[in-house]
Amino acid sequence: MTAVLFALSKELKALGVPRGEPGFKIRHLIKKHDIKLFSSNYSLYGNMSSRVMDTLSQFSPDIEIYSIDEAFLLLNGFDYLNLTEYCKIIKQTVEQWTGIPVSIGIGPTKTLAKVANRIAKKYKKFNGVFDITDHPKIDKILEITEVEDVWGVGRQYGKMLRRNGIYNALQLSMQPDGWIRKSMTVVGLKTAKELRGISCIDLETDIPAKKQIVCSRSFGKPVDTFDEMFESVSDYCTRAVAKLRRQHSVASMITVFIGTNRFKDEPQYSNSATARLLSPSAYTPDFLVTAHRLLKTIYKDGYNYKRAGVMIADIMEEKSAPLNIFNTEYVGGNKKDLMDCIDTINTRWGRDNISFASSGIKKSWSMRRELLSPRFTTNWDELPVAIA
DNA sequence: TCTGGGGTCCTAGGACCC
DNA sequence: TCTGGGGTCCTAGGACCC
Repeated sequence: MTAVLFALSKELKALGVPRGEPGFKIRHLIKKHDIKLFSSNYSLYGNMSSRVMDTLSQFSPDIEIYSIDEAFLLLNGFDYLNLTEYCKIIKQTVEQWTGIPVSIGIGPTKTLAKVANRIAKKYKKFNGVFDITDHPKIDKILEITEVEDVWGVGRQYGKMLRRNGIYNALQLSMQPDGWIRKSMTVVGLKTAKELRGISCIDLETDIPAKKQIVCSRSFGKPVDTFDEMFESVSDYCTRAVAKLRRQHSVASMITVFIGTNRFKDEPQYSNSATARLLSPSAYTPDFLVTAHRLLKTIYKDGYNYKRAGVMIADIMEEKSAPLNIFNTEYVGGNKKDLMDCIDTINTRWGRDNISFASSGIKKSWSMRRELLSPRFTTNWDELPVAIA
């Protein structure tokens, strides 16, 4: 079992299991409490997520889909309603239409809404909805919110703040601006102001194009041959460029990185190399050729590699890509037509229906997903069956 | 002995998020 | 045996320009 736990049920959290814990470390708990582990199932989660988000969109014209399981809704102009009651209807509707339970926090800023959401989730008596706006006990609520539970305060800042005697959200909100700015940059200052009820982090309603695209994986088994490494890097590169095309962008920088298993007591090596393309492109072979060249410069024999990845950067919109004198343009030629054709086929008939030979066929190095749950909503063969 | 000032761009590193 | 993957933003410092 190679699993790392990164989504935990509240029962598992109650047992004190931290996020990011490797599965093998809690083997005793798994046995004792009959815990079920599942490999990540992106097609199921992605599909259920968009069902939830579609439902939420019915309740406000302004919605920011923040992550696969979180969204911000702007309720300005809804003041004539009792917001708590309104959000109870939202919660109920999501549950009824998708089967997914949600909790909702209401606040004058995103950061306070996140605080409110923690309260909604934590205390049963609120039935999953809590409004912190103009709450008479707002100071008390901030006081019982540990400082590292504030959105924007992670482990490092958490440690630093505690060293300085700041243990909770209330204390953080009361620090002088100058000090916060100096020790946590303007990002931290925004967080503190948001805790005071001053909105500094805007709602982002349209999905911004990615500025960098990474595709990297840990191998299912150690890789110690150039050929296998070559295949895996080709595979990640192909996926990254496909993502690039999906957002109608082109890019001109590529980085390849490889590394050994840092947890193992054996010779360690990691390295990366970056190159620039002649002109911005989204043509997979342009990137593959460069990736192969880069890999040759960093690959060293004699190591057990655990990880490899490809990063694409210097991304711009396809339509604003400049022309150049080498006549290597992606847009307006056969290159784009060919890619469009491949993408269409792979969308229609499944990923990797057409792939590049350099990615290999067997993919012996790829990650195993032994505990995969069925793709209930996205695959005909795995639909749930009702038995009468 | 004296050695400008202001601006931009790029990169690496460090923080954060889920 | 076994330790994830994919993003963002900010800052400091160096290179370079006039």
